[in-house]
Amino acid sequence: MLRKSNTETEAGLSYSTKDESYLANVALLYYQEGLNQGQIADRLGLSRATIVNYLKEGRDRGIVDIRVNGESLRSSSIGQELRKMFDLEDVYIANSGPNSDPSSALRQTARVAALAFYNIIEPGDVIGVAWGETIKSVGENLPDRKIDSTSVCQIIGSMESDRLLSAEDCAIQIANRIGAQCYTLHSPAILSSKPLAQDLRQEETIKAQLKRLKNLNAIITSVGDLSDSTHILSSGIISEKDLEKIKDEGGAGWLCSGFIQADGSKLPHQLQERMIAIQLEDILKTPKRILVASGLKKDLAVLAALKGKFVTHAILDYELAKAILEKSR
Amino acid sequence: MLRKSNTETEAGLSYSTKDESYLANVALLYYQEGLNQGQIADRLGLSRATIVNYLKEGRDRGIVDIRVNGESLRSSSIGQELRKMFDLEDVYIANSGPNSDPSSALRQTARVAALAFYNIIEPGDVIGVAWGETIKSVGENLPDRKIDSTSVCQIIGSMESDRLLSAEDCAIQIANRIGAQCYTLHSPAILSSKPLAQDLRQEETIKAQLKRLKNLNAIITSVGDLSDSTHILSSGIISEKDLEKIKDEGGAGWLCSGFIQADGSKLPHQLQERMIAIQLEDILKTPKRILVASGLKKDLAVLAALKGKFVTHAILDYELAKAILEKSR
DNA sequence: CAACACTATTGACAAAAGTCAAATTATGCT
DNA sequence: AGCATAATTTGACTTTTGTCAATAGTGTTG
Repeated sequence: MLRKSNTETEAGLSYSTKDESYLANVALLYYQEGLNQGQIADRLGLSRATIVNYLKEGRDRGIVDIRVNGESLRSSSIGQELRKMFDLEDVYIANSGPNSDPSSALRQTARVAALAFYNIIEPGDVIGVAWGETIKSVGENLPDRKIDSTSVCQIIGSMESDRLLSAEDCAIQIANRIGAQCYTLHSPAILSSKPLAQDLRQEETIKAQLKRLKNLNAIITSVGDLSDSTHILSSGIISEKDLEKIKDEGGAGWLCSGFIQADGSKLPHQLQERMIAIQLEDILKTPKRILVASGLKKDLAVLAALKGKFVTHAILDYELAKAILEKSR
Repeated sequence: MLRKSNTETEAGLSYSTKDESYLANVALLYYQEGLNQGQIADRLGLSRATIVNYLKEGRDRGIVDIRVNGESLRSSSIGQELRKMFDLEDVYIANSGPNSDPSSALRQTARVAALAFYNIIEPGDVIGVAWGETIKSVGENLPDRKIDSTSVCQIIGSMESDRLLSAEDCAIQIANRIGAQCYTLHSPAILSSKPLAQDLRQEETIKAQLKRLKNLNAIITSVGDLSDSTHILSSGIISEKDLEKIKDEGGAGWLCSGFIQADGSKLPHQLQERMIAIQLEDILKTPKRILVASGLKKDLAVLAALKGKFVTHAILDYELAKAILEKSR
């Protein structure tokens, strides 16, 4: 129909692809006027199947944008309880249902976190970004929406990991999505010896970055549990033997660059001196501290992080949130 | 009601209630994760019908927001042609199909205009708003999205009309939707005598408003045709006899407060001196001049307005745009 | 101008979504 | 507690939407 009239007008004017405007009009009739595909097909003199295709193309090309309001994710009753209990600014609960597998629960949590992120981060923020499966997934689920004059800093050195393409990737992707300046840490997370770590910290690029980490506005991180499938083990930050020892000493979780005990206090460990990462103390100095976690295994670790005041904004999955609430009563 | 969640902050909280967060999570699973209703129902242990209800409630309560990108409405080939031909900034083409009745074509045009409006208007703009069926419909289709520190001025005095609740309503509604300060014109559009009109123009409130109309940033208006169903006739601005005379004298259309000829030049008329409205000259001084029109009957009137440079941004329906394009070759 | 490589469109069928009255469950009131 | 009332959920059914292989249209090339 439209196609025909284009050739009718014969004024050279080639179709600039399938007229976006036409797709948008079909989308309006469908999504706003509330006509069904059959009615639209009749009006435009096309088959219904064509309308299906147009609508799909409209969605694919971003002409139609379906978004879920992040604000509404805050008002969960269980979240409110946690918020009061730990004096948090906000808690967002992701709910993918009890019958969903862990990986899709993680994805749902990341999606919720992505929306929450836009509520929490403001123009001008300097955002510290950790790495791990969870944070990676948050990055993947961030919409492409710019936030003015933000920057993103990688807060832990990189490590190879079987679950992650590359550690820097987390920071880079988040920066790309929100249009932020991106500062990565050009160093392994952990070095083989203390002197080497000390030398490296004096390197100009590293030094500058570590300095930046003392003045962040926001941090987004997950938390590591101490099970044998934890990523600090698989990425080689720590050995199995060390992990056992940490557990014996009362370790409850791993947060960015250090172990914490069940009450939230720092568990000193000599690993510290070989690491290139933000200090736990500096996390506490950062005003907005976003924790994203999914999966029941992380209950103790998250609880420890909450008790230690390492968190101001939490994004948790429903099962995890419920478990934490029960444990802390 | 679902406000139940507030009351039970202490109980065992066996399952999450139907709070906003829950609805949002279901919406995420559906619209972003791409699960179908059955899959979501299985996961959550509910019936599919319940998921249908949740999704509907999510949409109704604005947790899910489906919007069509206004930008894409510009790229219509026929619109591009018009744009070049009349040296316009932008042309948006509404397309409700050749088989749709005039009133739904008007609605579709208004919807497109509403989206275009948000592309055109910027924070701080002072917007002149005419009145009529078309503009009324634009107002109704504007989403509730604020534009900072804008104001809206009614540019033609009010008249009773069978098709319109009230003339001021156009300006008021648009102002409400975009959160603008609203200045209405407390006067009839046309008075019975010249001296009365002159006196009224000296009234403080009227005078102030007329002065404002000399420094608008934008105007949104439609254009009146000279058929016997034209609104200037039905609202009593002009008599049938006068209309005949205007047509004999070469009138092609009615624009806000004056008649224009087919070549776009002003057609002087003694009506002018009895009217309380913006001057045609002041329209030309306004940088953004948005014209919205739908229906083949308006072809000559719109063409005249285009030729007279009364328009920088046009929103037209497809049939009308095509007719104009053909007439002007 | 026939053969080719496209893309756009369609009809027929399968899958998913919407509806609604009935059943279930919570809530309010004496 | 016991009953009335209102809200929520559901099963069975209808309508709408999605899919996909077949077809029609368009432009290009030897």
